[in-house]
Amino acid sequence: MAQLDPFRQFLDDLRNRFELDHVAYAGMNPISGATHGHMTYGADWTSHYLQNKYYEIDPTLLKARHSIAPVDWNRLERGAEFQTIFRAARDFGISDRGLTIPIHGPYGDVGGLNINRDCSEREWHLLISGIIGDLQSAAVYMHDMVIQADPLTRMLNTPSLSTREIEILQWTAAGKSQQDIGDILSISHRTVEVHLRSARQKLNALTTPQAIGRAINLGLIYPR
Amino acid sequence: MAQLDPFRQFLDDLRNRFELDHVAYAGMNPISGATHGHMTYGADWTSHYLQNKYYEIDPTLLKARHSIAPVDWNRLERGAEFQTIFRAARDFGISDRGLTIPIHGPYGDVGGLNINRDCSEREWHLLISGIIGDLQSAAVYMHDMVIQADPLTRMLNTPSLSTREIEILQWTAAGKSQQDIGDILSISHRTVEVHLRSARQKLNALTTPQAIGRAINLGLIYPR
DNA sequence: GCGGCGATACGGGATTTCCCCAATAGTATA
DNA sequence: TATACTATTGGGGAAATCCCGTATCGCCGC
Repeated sequence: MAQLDPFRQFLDDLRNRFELDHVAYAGMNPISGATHGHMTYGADWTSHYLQNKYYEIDPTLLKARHSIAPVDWNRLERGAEFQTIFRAARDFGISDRGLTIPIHGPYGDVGGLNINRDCSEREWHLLISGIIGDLQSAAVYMHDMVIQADPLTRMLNTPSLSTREIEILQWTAAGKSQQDIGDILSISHRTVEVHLRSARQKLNALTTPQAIGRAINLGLIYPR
Repeated sequence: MAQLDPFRQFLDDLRNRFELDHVAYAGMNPISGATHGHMTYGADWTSHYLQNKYYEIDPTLLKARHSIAPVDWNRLERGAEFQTIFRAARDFGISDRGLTIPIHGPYGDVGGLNINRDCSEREWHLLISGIIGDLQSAAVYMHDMVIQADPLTRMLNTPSLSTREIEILQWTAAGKSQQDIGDILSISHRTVEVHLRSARQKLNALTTPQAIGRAINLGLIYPR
């Protein structure tokens, strides 16, 4: 089964090519609410990681969420969560010498490619500086592959909002009231509300704030 | 003056190192509303580009906004805008053989690193496959540098919202009404509204939809 | 042609949100 | 200790939003 999983296959190839101990990818799609994880770790560590819900406190993931540049694990804050996870990892024979490459997609989707290898400091830096570019490319490719495979992404990817609807959503995100927008566009505020309602329906949103959030993450409008 | 601009310097280095014709970066920060552009093109093409507001229709930028993987210019749709810009570029002696690397930050910030070089198809592919990783790293570095340099980013980066405020914003973004949230949190819907108002003030937002948009782009909450 | 469908436009009335008010508890600071 | 500031909780009433209608226009398919 693992042989046929293209994600796992990709990570395995990556590991072999660069002679790494392990390669792992974790990503989330805020639109569908789905999380995706793939790794070359053994089943023992994987299940231990999942059972203890480490993904909720994993400092490499948290860092990736708010960063764009690659993060070396030795530069992470040594908090309680850090200790918990990395101590457990060591028990499973996994080194704490590693690196996380964050990836952010256009729709608020976030991912991180983790690699690690047990070796000397000097060896590590030499390795990284040589392959960082390839890893960056691999992370982009992996993330793209995972997100594109999520059916809900594509479904919500093309909500055909009309010109007026987008226009009014944009003004709404800019903090304008329906009356304001009506004045700006020279139409009744009732009409503004109709377009807004239509937009909510198309975005499958219950309220206008929710619709604004989705529209932003779909790249339809921009926050102001 | 150009000598002292670190952004320009970085792009120049990149161009020289990989023997490219030109390297350009364009990025926007939705939080501050600022756009940033740096390029190794001559002043003539730069000003022509800006005067005609090409950045509003530039297909390389539009593609970058919705993509994560590098985009080769020969794979762009040959629309009217494409013709307009690339024909003009050719008049300025700029090749249409190029590549755009999109970069997305955690807060909705978007950027694109463009490179181009006039050469044969074969030469081009050889070049790209050899340096794509380095370019990817360079794009990340450049974008990070630009966004971090934006003072408004850091200013708005740490609005100290209380736990309750974030919590209620998150439920609001999930499409819950104030009454719903009050029931969920076992407090009065009036209280929910007070926290919401406080959050609006801190985010300097006029309406709740606007506050939701900003909170999402600040990474405080996630759309649902 | 014509019936369906989406985009656009508007109003009445119910629902919800928003803006004033106030109170308590905790924390920091002079 | 006194004071000031924030977080948290709530009510009354004004204001805005939302759901229910209706109507016109253009487009696409049978």
